[in-house]
Amino acid sequence: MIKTKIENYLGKAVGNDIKIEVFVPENEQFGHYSTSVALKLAKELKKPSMEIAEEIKTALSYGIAKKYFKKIEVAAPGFINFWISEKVLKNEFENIYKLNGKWGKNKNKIKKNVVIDYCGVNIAKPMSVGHLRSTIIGQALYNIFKFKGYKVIGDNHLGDWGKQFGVLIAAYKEARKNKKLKDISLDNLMELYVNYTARMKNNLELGDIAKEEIKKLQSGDGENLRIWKKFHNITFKELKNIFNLLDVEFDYQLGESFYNQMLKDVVSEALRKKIAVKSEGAMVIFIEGDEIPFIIQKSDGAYLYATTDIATVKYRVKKFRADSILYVVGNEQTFHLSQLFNAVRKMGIVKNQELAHIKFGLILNEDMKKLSTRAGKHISLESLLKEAIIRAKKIIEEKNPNLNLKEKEKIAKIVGIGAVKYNDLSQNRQSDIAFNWDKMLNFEGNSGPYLQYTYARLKSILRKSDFKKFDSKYLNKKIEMDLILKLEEFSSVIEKITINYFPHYLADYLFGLAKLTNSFYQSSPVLKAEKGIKEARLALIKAVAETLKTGLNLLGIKAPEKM
RNA sequence: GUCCCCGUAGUUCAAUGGAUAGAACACUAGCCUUCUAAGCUGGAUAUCGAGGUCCGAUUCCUCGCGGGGACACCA
Repeated sequence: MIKTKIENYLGKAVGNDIKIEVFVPENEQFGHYSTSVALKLAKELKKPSMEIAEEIKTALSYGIAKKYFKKIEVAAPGFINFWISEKVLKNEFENIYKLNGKWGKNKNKIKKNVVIDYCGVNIAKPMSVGHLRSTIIGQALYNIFKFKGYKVIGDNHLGDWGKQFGVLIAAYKEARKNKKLKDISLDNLMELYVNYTARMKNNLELGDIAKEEIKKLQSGDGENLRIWKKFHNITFKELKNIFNLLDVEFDYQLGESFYNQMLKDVVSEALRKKIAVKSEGAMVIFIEGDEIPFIIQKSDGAYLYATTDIATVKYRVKKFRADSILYVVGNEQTFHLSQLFNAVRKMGIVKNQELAHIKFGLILNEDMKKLSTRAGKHISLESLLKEAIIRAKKIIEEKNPNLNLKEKEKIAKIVGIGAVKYNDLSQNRQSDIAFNWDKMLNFEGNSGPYLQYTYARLKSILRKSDFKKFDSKYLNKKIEMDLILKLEEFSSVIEKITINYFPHYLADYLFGLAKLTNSFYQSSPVLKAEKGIKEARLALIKAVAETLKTGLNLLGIKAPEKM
């Protein structure tokens, strides 16, 4: 990596243990790479930053470093700007080319177990667009960590044991009594749920029935358990389709019910360690600085999701030997998770392990109000994905009618889903997203299909010519050097994401790469270039194509050969 | 009321404390008998307000305004 190489050179030249950071400036008049290390040293050394910068520049103008750079400039108020020599760039390109899309991937395993908690759908409720974010952000992080050589465990923490099952079972039994049930689907269940909840407001008796049903379920009542399993099956049947469409996979799908047996011990452990106390009849853990305690057992003896969450952490640390647990969960759970993290540390369940809340914004209505599943106003994820595929198909029909039907369908799926995923992954996960069909299904400009289209066109060129060897000495245009520099960035972008957990850096990078590439082959013919140049350009295009494909796949997006 | 997050172009989004704040959409002027026009090349427009720290602030701190979220037995 050029960046680390410069950092090493600088480290030697500076001879100080200050953290050296090299970045790619936005404007190339400031070099291929740049550093502000002299500015940072100025205060410590009590010397003008320009003077320090000049000294560093001089130190780098001897020996091997001299050959590495084409030019080094010092710019006010103390930046040092680097231009890499073309020979180095060409060498670098040949290395990238040889790795054939695997570049940026760590060959060595990193001995760190990363557990990623994502998706977290609820049983007996249709998956909504809100779950989309967790699922695709989580999957992208999963892919990226794996690519970097970490041991990754993906766990879909299903919501399958909550209070809502009391309502669901009550509503189900009621409907069954009225013989309104035939083939029950997830939508039917949702209807029953919404209907029952609405009536509960004016009819307290219904609420009591629901409470009774949940108590029965949790104490192992046979019939309620059977009904609960039925809900499970109905949900999974539909989830399977969505997971297929989204191309997500989990190593584990341990729901809340899985931890049910452990809850009692969690509470007694907390009490034994004198972390939990009784307050207002409930068992709670007080967290310094929080007005409201973390409740782990209700006054009626029932456990809560807080209890389950503690059990889950414990399980992950013990069984998965987690060094790091990443919770890909919405912003609205910030308070709960910070309490959880504090609680498990207090209890000694977690010591040096990392617990991180990979938070993301809500998907809001156009009027910036929360999309609520409870109010029944949900937008089902499946309908969104299907709509995306339909729109993609229409465009394919228009743009590329010669493809056969099977191909069209396959591509429509790849492109439609890609558009939806990219739309999400290209944004900073922390901000709220205004739900907007046209934007989410955008097929132009900074979009998934734009990247896929670029890839397909590159592949189309590559299909038309085969080449065995190339010589990078034929790459001399400025845009070719720019492309090599851009390719070079890939691996540091991936690296960055394993530190800050922001997949949109990758999306942003890929868009930049695709844009530059489109611009390149618009102005520089590949197949019609003269011998020598042609092969070198084909190699360049191939490296870009492989990088695009790898990058898209890391985001969970497929790259079609044709579109 | 307390706490957390957010406020960037008409719209939707970028910007590890860095240099002239980037894109995309929309609008607009061009480019298909050269590799797929889902493309390429141009054009106009923005940091909520007031202070502060810093060589340098969209970013950090304080206050105000506006939006969202969470806040004892829901998940």
